[in-house]
Amino acid sequence: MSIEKAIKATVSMEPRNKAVINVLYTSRYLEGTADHFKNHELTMQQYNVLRILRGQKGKPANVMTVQERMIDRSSNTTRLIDKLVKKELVKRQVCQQNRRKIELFITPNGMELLATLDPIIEAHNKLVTQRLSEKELETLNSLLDKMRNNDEPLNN
Amino acid sequence: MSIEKAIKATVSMEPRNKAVINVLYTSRYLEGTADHFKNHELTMQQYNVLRILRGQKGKPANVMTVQERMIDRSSNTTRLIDKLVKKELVKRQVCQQNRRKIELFITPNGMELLATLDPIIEAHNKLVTQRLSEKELETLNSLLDKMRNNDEPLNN
DNA sequence: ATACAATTATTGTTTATACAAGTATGAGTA
DNA sequence: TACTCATACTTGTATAAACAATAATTGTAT
Repeated sequence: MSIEKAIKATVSMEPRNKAVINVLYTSRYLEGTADHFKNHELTMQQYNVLRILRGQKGKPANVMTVQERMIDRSSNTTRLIDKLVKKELVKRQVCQQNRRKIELFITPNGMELLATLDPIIEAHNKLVTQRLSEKELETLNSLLDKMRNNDEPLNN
Repeated sequence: MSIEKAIKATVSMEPRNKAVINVLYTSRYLEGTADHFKNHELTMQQYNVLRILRGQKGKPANVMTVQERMIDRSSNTTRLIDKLVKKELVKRQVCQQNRRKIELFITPNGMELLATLDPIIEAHNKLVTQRLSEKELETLNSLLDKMRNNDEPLNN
């Protein structure tokens, strides 16, 4: 369904306005379909943090590092991590080299949970992208990447 | 910047997983750049509701109608509208034909605010899409539309 | 060494969101 | 009529997010 139909727009929209709304709307759509996290008592962000920590391959990550790599940069990473620590999915310890920093590790429990979730997420991503060919997916990626490339204006 | 660099991914990702994350990430990016709402004491959702009501061209909209047309379908449209009513941007009255329904109208105040915001939003949309040609914007729109078209599986 | 600024993380507070439960009205039917 | 079910919206409650303020530590300059 076109974005105009989806939001039942009463007037036809310019492609550039449509594109902005389309990204926002599709994102919400994707979030809405990702209900598998709920079944495992995790939020999408918490899952994201676990993935980041696993990606460290044993190397500790501090709070800032995690924040930088998050898809949805929460202003409140501390409390997000609190919850993961409470569930014993993440371990937290003060960095001895620089005691302002906190070293974060994924626990065996956390690794196990990710191992359970991975195939589910993979299958879900496959489902929500099933209509798009490999080539289309690459085009979509490059267009989105290009869209975000707005640090300075074009005409200079 | 590619999505992999943006989130500093440690392993290279398949296009389909990348695409899902890219949509989510770009959406957050766009929301993050839209700081003009704050200057006018509005949230993006509130703005969206005002636009919907203006689109009605005098015809009242009830809560359900608004909800269906929202980009970000809030589970809590009532309280969102509460705030707009309090700011006198929206008028609310019980529908006399069916008193379960509420008729919502944008007020002159609301129209005025939209008239102020419109060019700002327009300029912002132009800015965030400046790197994409008309053709690319259309491609992006059609790919996102296609992506969401997942009500039933492909192979049946 | 001391003062001052910068970095890193946490906390307080306000506001928003999700989801279930509740209330009021209307529609259908015996 | 009275009963039940559906519709349309609102409210309660628990959780999460935004944003500023605070605390602890470190870096730097005098």
